[in-house]
Amino acid sequence: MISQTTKSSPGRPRSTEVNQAILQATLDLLAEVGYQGLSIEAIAARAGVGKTTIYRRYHSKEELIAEAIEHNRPQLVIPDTGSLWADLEEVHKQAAEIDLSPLGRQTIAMIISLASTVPHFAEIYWKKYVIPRRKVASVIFERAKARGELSPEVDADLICDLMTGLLFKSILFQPETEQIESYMRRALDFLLKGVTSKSL
Amino acid sequence: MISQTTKSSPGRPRSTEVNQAILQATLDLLAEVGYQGLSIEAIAARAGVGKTTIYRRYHSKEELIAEAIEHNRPQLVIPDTGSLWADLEEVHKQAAEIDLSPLGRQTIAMIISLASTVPHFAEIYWKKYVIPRRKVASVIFERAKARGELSPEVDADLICDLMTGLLFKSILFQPETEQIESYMRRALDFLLKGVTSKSL
DNA sequence: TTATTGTAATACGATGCCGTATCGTATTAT
DNA sequence: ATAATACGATACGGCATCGTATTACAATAA
Repeated sequence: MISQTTKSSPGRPRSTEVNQAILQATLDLLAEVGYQGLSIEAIAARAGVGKTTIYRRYHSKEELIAEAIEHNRPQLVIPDTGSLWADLEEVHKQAAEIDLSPLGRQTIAMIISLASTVPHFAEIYWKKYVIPRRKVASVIFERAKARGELSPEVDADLICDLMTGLLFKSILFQPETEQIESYMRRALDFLLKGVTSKSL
Repeated sequence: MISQTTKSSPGRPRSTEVNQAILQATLDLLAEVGYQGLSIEAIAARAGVGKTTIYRRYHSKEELIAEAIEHNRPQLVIPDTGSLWADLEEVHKQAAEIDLSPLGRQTIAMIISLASTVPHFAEIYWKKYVIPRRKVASVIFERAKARGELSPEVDADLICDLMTGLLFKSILFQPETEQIESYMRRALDFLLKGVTSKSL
């Protein structure tokens, strides 16, 4: 077994493989059965690990889940196509893929459901999802402003939130005929009509 | 006991009070413990009713919850203040109250969590929440257009969706209600800046 | 080597919920 | 009155999970 301990400590060090297996199993099961349906036993079975091994590392289900989410990093790649619209389209696609995946859905549902009772989850999600996302939007908008595509006083966060919110709502609840893609484009067109220097 | 049966049927008719109690208890508990944590026993206890009475009416938890949500009607009162801005502020306040309440949050979380496996819930939510909301927005915007406050080609559904989408996203990512309120206000201000004939 | 800790496997009692059945009572139509 | 149905209460066996404890073996640091 390949295990490393950077610093000394008496007995046998904890296995990195087991750590990974536990966290991965937690995420997998979270995606499948949701927060409430998550059981330590199932995680242990999925990870090929004894329950004891989990209980030794984490003192509560919340602690374990928090660590698993913290450990899982859905990276957003900042696009740089040279066009505001293309950049936004690309980043929205990425964000949608993350949020609408089984894991993304369950995570989000968990956050909403527990945010009032376990605020720590909301903090984690804020740190792991929202901040990077806004950062990306900010970069994209700054570039567009530098290119003169966008008025300098545009609130990037606001527009970003409006668009992602619409995207979210559309994909989740849209029983309508109009294609989401064109709807999004129409929305963005409307949003930027007053603040872009030239038509899209 | 006061119970009424409009038409004949041999034995003792089902109690309307019991119906109400069951559905109300279901909604209350849904708000408190969420979908997964919901147990028939707890509902029965809360409603002051035997488990059998519930099993006699509903064959599954899903059926019961669907009925409870269907039965619960968060009514939006269409304001008519004579001012577009005041109307929107009022209706936004109502919508936020519904969505940000414990029941609203749990309902939304439930929808997200189950949308892929129990799409019926998404339909109910669409019918009970989204459609009426769009209707209200439509009426308000039509009035504003008639008053000349608003450009006639403004898409009421789009703005409504943008706002509800933002509200939705805010609930997801930002659990503090107060910040959501003011943020929503700012968004509304931005959205209407370009399309209103006079400053707000 | 030797002591220490980690691990997997298993067992345990406790708890909570499930869905069903039964019972005695209450309510209604005929 | 009688039949039919609803009601609350209670009990049941079954199941899943909890969190802990015990065991026997593996890995590792001193």
